Amino acid sequence: MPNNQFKKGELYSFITGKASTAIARRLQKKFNASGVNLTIEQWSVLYHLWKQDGASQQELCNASFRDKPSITRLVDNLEKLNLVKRVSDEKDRRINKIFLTRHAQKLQEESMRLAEETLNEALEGVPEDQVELCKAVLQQVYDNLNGQ
Amino acid sequence: MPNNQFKKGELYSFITGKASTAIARRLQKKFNASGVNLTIEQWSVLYHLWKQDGASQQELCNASFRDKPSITRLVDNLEKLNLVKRVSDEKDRRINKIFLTRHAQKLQEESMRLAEETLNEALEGVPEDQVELCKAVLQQVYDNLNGQ
DNA sequence: TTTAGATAGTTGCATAAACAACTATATGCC
DNA sequence: GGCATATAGTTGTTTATGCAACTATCTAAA
Repeated sequence: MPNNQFKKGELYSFITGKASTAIARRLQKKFNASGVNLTIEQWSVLYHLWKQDGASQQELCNASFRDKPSITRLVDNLEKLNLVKRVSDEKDRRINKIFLTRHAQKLQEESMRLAEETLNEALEGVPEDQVELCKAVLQQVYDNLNGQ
Repeated sequence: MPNNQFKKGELYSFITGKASTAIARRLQKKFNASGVNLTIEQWSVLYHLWKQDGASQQELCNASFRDKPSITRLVDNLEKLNLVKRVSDEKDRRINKIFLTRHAQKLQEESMRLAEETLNEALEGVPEDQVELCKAVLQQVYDNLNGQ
């Protein structure tokens, strides 16, 4: 018998992630208000490219927990917005490497500032050790469901 | 200066909710494998109707943290699947009350069992007090962003 | 009682996710 | 070399979200 038998009335928000969707909506509003013309999903792809410019689409899949079709279309849209460019790998022509344009580089500072601001608002009044514990629990949840 | 200044490398999974999406995906797979022919979103609407049959669309909006168009279309789809029925309120004809069909009532037990099973798998190895603390933090996050 | 404003719900449009089926290229084995 | 298989990416279809603009109905105030 599992130890963590859930009280029924609390299933819902755990499954639907109301906290993370609230964070995402708040950040989206900040983007809109600041003229950062990005969806959160587009931003999350750029986020990985800012860490590793030239990543392949497959690497973006792994980093962003999305499947290939999702990344194909996000890269499509980012390309339309002139934020990234597909460059076919010379050694393995199956691979597209995705490179940031100058325009995308300019968005990094402002959008990251807004993201940190959002998180600070979200976590206001929550002691740091509780934040850490919460992150650890969520990581464990992820590992439990994907590790095997 | 806020106390919770986030380490930059950790912004991502908090905003994109990788834990809750992992839970939702696992539950969806269980639904598919068990012949429960529902999307997680449809299930989340039924979930509230099982608690309060005859709720209005507006009440479903509030309970499920969705906007009106989302609920309109989810109810459209649930109606197509013969799982709910719109009934116009007699006293206030702006209001649609949503009622479960017998078919939907039959889905409750099995789908809730699968949802609890999923959460138990997700939380395996996480002590109960840490689960409680994590839920409290996520609730606080939600309140911080929506309360005011 | 008429009219302004609020509330409930719908529709159109753009973006995104999940899944299956597909193409193109590379690798490994005979 | 040639074929089976694996890997990288694309396309089609269905479902869902967010926003703005819309219709219908109700309420309150002049």
